[in-house]
Amino acid sequence: MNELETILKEAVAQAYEKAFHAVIATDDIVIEIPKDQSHGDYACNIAMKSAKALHQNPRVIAQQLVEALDCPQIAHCEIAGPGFMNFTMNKDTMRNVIDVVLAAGDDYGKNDSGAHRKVNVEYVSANPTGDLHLGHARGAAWGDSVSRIMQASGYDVCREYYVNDAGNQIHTLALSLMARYLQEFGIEKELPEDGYYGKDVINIAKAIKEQYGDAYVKQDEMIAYAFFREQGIQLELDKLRRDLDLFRVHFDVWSSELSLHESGKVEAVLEKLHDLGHTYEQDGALWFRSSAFGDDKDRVLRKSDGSYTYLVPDIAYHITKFERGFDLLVNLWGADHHGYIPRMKAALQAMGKNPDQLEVDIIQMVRLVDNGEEVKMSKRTGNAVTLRELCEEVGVDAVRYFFVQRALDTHLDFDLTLARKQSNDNPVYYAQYAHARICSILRQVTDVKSCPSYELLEDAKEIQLLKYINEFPGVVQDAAKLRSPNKVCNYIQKLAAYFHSFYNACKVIDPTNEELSAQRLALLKATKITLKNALALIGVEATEKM
RNA sequence: GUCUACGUAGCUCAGUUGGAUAGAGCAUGCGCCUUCUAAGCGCACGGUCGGGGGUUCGAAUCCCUCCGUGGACGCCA
Repeated sequence: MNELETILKEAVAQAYEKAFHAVIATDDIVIEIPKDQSHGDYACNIAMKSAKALHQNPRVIAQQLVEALDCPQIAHCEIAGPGFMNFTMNKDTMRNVIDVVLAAGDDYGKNDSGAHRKVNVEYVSANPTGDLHLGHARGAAWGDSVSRIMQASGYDVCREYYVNDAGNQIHTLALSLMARYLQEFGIEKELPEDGYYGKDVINIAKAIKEQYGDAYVKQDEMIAYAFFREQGIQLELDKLRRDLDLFRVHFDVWSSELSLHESGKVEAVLEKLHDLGHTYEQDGALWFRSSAFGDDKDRVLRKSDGSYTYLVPDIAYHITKFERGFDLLVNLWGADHHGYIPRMKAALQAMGKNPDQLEVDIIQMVRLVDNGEEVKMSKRTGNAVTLRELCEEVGVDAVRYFFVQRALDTHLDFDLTLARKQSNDNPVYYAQYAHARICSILRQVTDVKSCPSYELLEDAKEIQLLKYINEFPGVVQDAAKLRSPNKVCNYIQKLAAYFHSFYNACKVIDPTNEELSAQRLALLKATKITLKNALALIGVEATEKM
């Protein structure tokens, strides 16, 4: 919501009270920009909404509201269609946005709708057993953008990565790494059946060979295993951090599963669930009565061989998040984990926490498409396309933009053929080009200042651009609330389109009209600031030259 | 089979507390550079919003049902 919409809402609310002697909440009043420009600058549908309650024809209600309306920013108001009120604003009011943007600069778009609520956003959290693939890339781009947007909206955001450094998969990693290491010395050694066949494990084996030579070829197997286990985690994590860094994704907290075991927090969960009477023994295993908390069946906590299922440390982990005092926990999970939500919430509730504080956003699958055909990725052959390769091939900006422009719940096809082209088919170039074009014009002048008046900005394209710049803070707020960075992408595309359209219609620097030039330059700078701030929210560079 | 998402133009997709004639990009066709970046702009073409029923002043949006697609249904993580 921007300033003008707030003003309009309040004006409508006052008119409503005056005309009908009834109070209406400003939150119930919807102000929107009509698709059709001939319907004015803003429209309100409150007359139709309240037709039932007031037992009157919507057009009659609208008429009474218009008569009661008292707002200096409104030039005039028309009643249209079934009962819409179409507002046309004073042009000077609309033009004010230029000075607002120039004064705010990098802060334009920021808002305090988050009210300093403490939010934990956990994303990626890929096991340190391989390279990041397309699904992780989508999660990384999305989670990072959501964090940026929420931060800009006044939330207190903590970005977190949960490292599964304790489960079976780490055992398998150690064995895989050991085998690759021995292979480096020409020793025939099979990887385990479900081993990790990726290039990354081979590279790590090489690095270990580089540093330690053949010291672990004839080493005692137990000692060697411990060594490869520890080194594997460390080197895999180092690589993950480097790749994410390249992708402009950074975390505030890296949580370790192993440390939860070592500190006794995992054990404590089991004890507490037992003490509360939410567990029972059956077939030699210990079960959690999760069906009592909305799950469709009960879950095993401790297997008959005495080891824990993944659920136990996961509960312990989420409890630590509660202990750290977050108001909201946001998790980004792959679609293959969506069935896991009810049992996690059940566990939190059983542990005495409010499960509604946990909100899980599901990332739909990404398919890799090349030459019109799906590329099947095989864990066995390790042929999956990695995040790093993707960034090197098409650039970080394009990859980030690609993953964030679509809603999270759509199945996404990543078209490699298209991405490889590195051409203007990619929407990110369209927005970056707009920014570069603006920079090119601004380079021709020494300084752009706020103007005493913007009355010469009268072209329809200028007004359209102005109006849309004015929308930005509302878009950011909306994107934060719905955790939908794609809304920002849509905004960027439209803002760029309005700019390009304006550019073609109006010559910015007009030597014959200094005053008009100054006003247009100010509009241009406001556009540049808005565009740059919007791109920053999704971690994309605002290019100065192309 | 059960659960859970999704289905909008030839293709990829916007469209959120239900609003006015359903929108972009790509592709196709036609225009626009002696003028600030043509990676651009303008115009045209393109639709049973998966099918059917319901709710109401009004439905792509909400409800039911059917069809199709993905995913999940483990003492794996």
